[in-house]
Amino acid sequence: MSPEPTITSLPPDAHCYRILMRTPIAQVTPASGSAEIAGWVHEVRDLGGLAFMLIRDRTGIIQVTIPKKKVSEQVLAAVKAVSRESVVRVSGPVKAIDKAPGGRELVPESIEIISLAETPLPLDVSEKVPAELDTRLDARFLDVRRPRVAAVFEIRSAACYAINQFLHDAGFTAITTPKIVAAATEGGTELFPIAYFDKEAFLNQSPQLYKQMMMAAGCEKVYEIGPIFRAEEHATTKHLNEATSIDIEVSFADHLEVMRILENLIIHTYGYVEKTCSAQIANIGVEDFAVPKAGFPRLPYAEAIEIAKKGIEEPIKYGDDISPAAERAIGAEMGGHYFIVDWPSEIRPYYAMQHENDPSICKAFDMMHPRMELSSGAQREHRYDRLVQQIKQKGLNPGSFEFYLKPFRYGMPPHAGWGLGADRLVMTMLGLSNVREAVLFPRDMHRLVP
RNA sequence: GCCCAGGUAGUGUAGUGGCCUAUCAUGAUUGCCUGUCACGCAAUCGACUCGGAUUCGAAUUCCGACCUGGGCGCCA
Repeated sequence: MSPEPTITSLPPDAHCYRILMRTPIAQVTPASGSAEIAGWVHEVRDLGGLAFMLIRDRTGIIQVTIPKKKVSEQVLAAVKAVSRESVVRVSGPVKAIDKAPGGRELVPESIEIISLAETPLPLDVSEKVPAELDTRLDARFLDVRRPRVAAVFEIRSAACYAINQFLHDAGFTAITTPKIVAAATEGGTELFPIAYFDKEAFLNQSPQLYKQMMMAAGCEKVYEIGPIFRAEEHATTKHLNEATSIDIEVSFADHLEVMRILENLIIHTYGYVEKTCSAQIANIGVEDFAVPKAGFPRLPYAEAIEIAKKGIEEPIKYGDDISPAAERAIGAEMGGHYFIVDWPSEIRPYYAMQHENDPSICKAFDMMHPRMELSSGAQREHRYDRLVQQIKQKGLNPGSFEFYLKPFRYGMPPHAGWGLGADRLVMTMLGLSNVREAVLFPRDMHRLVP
């Protein structure tokens, strides 16, 4: 047994390890005595005989105070040479002082410029001057240095953790399904074609068919959090060509059961974020953060249409899709998260199970935030003959669905599931005006870089 | 794809035919300043998306292209 390696056992030329040896800024207190910190130069204020540098790492900001007559030549040269957003390491004694932000400041014995930032910067990290989203996304690595922006992604991470935790604890198996697929087994959304050796292939629009195959595989409860790709040429604040989808599929469950799971998941996720991310929520400036109350209304589609009729000018009738304006009108009436249930079979996909007593409506649902749709799902038709019949009813050719249909011939349990848009979940949770704010490197019709 | 609004220093903006050698803020450079915290002061630097047209004269009007934002459509 060799001893556990330590930092000091590393070769002396392993400079990179020394960089790790610094105190996170939030942990620097007057009680620290002296500290070695590393981070980005947030601002420099030179008052003549006295200069202040604000140093920022992901944990916070600290003031470094430089009394010019009392510090070394090396420190003076570094203060003069450094630019905003450069990476520096600073070490020296920590002093308690009321005048300094956070009640403490660091007086440097040494300042090392690890990486000098070019000037001028593509955007103002200190937020004195705003920047448009397009400018921010072009320099996303600088944009995310702004604590208010980083907070969004810390919350997104916490939300994903909560979702994984909830589903894992509920007995779900996490799966990963292929994103490169041979063909669409349905019409509908446009797919991105890709070059796959000498074959035609596409980026997958949804893990749906694979989730269902896992029901035939006997896994009973599966989930996946992963990317989906849609080649639609839409340009809106809530659509992306690459999105993150949270998908579940459950055997021996109906649509009502998976709706309960979804509702509980949303409440759990909000609750976890509220509990663990209060600083980030405050930082972003969300004032009305509230965990949704249990018992999301189950609004039948027919009633939703009636509400929409009263709320909007454009004509809308039973059998129409719900337009964005109708979505907003219904959302305003409902005031919180809600489900739309009992959709006309005609406007839902072939795989949705129809009601026994009224085949004109089906066991599909959407879960809505007052601003927009977050999730859609259904109890699936698991009976082979019915499924083939429904494919034909949609005017589609069952022959081209063989890949999808095969598992249904060898013992497919009844099952239901849904897909939930992770990006929209974060967007609506934090009241962001554009879904791109909730995505580090969004992909839309016009943006492929960075 | 359609409709609307836009495109002015690194960033965010003002400027609707001559008063523009283009405003303000921030920034960058240089100098002064010992308690700043959007530090202050002084000087300097830095821009009209591209192409065509109208006009004595275009940042400003018109046409086209490209790009951006918003709305719609599309989004099993």
